[in-house]
Amino acid sequence: MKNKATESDFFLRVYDVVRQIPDRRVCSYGAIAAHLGMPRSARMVGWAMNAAHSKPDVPAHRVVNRNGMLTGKHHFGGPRVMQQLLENEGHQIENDQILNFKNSFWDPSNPV
DNA sequence: CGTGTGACTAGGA
DNA sequence: ATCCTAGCCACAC
Repeated sequence: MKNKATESDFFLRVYDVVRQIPDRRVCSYGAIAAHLGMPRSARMVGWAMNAAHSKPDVPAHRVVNRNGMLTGKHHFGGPRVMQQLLENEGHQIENDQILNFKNSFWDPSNPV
């Protein structure tokens, strides 16, 4: 019998990875995509995040582009929500960009 | 079933 | 250093 997944497995995997992001840490789309075996499908990660919008367990606000810029802040129901959430976790943001992003970056394939 | 688009990334000028 | 182009996969129409 075939189970009809309400959502693609790819999306579910993305959610799973994002949920593994520890507190006070952030991740990039490319890192997640690479962890899923699709380093070139970073776009799809963002697209999955769009669906993750419905998943309170998925801290999409911890996922930013490789520049540490809050590219998807506009999709949180408010351009201020994402920044607010990140600052609430101890991140410093300026000009829509995470300060010391490199230091707060967390690699799913290399969770030191 | 074909086309278009997207919360990206890497490489070239 | 900045700016532009191409590639990529999945989903919606």
